[in-house]
Amino acid sequence: MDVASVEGLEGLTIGRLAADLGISKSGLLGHFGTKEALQLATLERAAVIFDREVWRPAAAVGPGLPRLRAVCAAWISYLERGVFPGGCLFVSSTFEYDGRGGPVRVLLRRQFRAWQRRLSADVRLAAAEGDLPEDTDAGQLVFELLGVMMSLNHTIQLHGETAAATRAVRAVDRLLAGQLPVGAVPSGNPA
Amino acid sequence: MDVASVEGLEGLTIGRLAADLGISKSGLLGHFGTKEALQLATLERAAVIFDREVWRPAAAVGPGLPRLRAVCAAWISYLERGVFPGGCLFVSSTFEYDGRGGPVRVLLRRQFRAWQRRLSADVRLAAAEGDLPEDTDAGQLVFELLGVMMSLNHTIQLHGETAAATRAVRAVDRLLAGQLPVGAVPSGNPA
DNA sequence: AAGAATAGCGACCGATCGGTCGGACTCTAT
DNA sequence: ATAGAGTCCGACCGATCGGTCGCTATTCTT
Repeated sequence: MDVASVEGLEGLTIGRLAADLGISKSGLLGHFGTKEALQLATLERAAVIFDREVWRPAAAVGPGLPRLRAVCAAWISYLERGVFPGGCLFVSSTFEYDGRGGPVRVLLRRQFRAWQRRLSADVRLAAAEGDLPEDTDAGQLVFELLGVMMSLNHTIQLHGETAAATRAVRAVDRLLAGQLPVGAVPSGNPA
Repeated sequence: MDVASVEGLEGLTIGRLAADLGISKSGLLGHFGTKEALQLATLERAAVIFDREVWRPAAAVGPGLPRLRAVCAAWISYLERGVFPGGCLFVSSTFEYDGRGGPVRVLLRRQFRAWQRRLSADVRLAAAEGDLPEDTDAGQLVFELLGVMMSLNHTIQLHGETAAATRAVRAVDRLLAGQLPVGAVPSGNPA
């Protein structure tokens, strides 16, 4: 996962990975069979890490807006801390494979969809509870949240500006609170 | 550029490109010298295309907020029309090379910086003219605009949802108008 | 203790990678 | 007429790619 996040899923070559692990190529291939299977396994495992780093810290918080805030905070922290040295593996991978076919792209689609569904559910719940305007477009909000995280990932990885995390925090705060009726005070940390 | 936008700057192999062009490998390398020079030339040329597609259509509009709106509209259209078949070449390339060193990454950084400066200048102008709140953080706004475009690029390329362009339009409208004093009516197309 | 998986090895495969080299051809400036 | 620059070619280079094969050593099961 570390190699793939830096060099890309395609740059994760069998020979190099085997050398890094101190085993032979055939010894490595014996476990996965093909490179494609290795790539899929890498993504599956990365999903577990992502879940542990982003979802689980927020799972304890009550569903709806509070959990949404917690998830976004954990998400930003996950990017800020550089859990994967080359940035979020899913972000890297989606831009690497979005133009190709095959099982890797299919898996990426499923994973992104699942994540978006999770977020959408909390958005809808927050709207139903009155923490967000009741006409909130969940898809729209998730679309914009994802954009904030991609921009943050880009800023950290290309420009090395870890401090941009505060930008992401501000953007999230506005997205999750700015649609409240005017005069309402966001419950999160005000910018 | 077309090949690189789909396969990545690294997947733009000399042999394949030569075959696509109907010339020999050495004939192609005679023009560029090395693969890295070919990659740099690809990015330089893509910047010309991007400028033509996104900046020039808006250049005629007066500077400040109007031009900002025009640029964003052209930007969204550029992604929606699929000027590069694999999505924005700069978005693909930045996530491919952000974790590596070398001249390609350096060039990408320069190009992104230049683009952000251009946008920031219009944001500051808009703020000075009162079209945006005078305490507008230009860097913050550009950060969020970039995120919207990345999310749009992702949605179109991975999920094939060209209709997500309306999401981007809504997000941009809110970013460029939502910070106005309450009650003010955005001058753009209201959602 | 016998047998079956499992894990790992080194050697090897054809293909492709980026890149070099010497030569042939064309065009232009002198 | 000729020299030089530019363009392109086919042949070739070592390295690396993903992957296969036959073999051995270990471990687990019965």
